[in-house]
Amino acid sequence: MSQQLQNKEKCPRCGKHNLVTDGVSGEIFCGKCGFVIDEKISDNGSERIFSDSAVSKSRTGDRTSLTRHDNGLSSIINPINKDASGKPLSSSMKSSLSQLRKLDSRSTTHNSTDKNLKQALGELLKMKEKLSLSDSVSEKAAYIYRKVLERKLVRGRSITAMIASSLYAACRETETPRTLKEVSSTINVTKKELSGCYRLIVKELDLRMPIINSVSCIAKIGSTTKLSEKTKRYAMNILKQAEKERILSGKEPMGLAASALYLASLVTEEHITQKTLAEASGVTEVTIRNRCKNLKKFID
DNA sequence: TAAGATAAGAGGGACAT
DNA sequence: ATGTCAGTCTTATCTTA
Repeated sequence: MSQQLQNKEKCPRCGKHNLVTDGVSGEIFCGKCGFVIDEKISDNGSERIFSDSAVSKSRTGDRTSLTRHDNGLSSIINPINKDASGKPLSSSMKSSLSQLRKLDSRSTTHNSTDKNLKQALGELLKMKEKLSLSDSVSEKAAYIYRKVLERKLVRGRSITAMIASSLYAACRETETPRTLKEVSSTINVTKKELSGCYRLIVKELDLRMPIINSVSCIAKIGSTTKLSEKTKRYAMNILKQAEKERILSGKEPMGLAASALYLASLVTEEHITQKTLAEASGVTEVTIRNRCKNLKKFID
């Protein structure tokens, strides 16, 4: 894996045509004097930002990401015992290099916090896929989890539950409609554990969560049940009116949205059962009925 | 068969002790 | 820290149209 690619350009320090790219770390350096020209080349093409400036070429590495345990910025000490020109190292050099590697790995991945982070972020990516969430949500989740680690809140709790709660918190913060139930069942963490950790995170990090918008819930349920635009719009009107009367607080947004859709479907004569809506929204039929009682007076 | 009613039980927030 | 209380939601079962 450590093949070293010849590079045609000149070294800016010694002027020799001896530049090499390290296959492992991606660094470009001079094979004669060891001067490092550029680090972390992701591809050799130029990254054109302005269409009219053909002259300016920029080379960048991967963008940094909070979902990488080292933010994607670590450097690697090449594990192959060859020098820059490909010759084997002397034995004294070999032993001091191996000491350096040991120190390096201790300082980077082997302390417990970092190990924890690495594992958690691995799980985060899997969860993100399962719940089909966007990058921005998982970035936010990673940010929250780093804070959680800083505050040492994971002590005595499962990493999976904590990272799942961070993800749920990120959903709430970005107003991405995912219920506690959905998250807990797809990830195999009990609802109790998940909500406990979630509350802890919100409290300790002093997060201000936006009240989850029942209108976005309407959009979600409406699309899974394939209801007409007309019905959805009607349901939104019902909720808007109910909001003015302040009877919405403390009620589950999903339940409210489902009930509003049910009432709206009665008006538009688009027949949908409570059962279907209950399944799509993740609340029970009984809850829908109870919410209906409150919302009924808002049908004109 | 869908919808409504009722009861028992769980879990969490507010508040007092 | 622990207990109580009102309010919410769920599950289960029965009735009604």
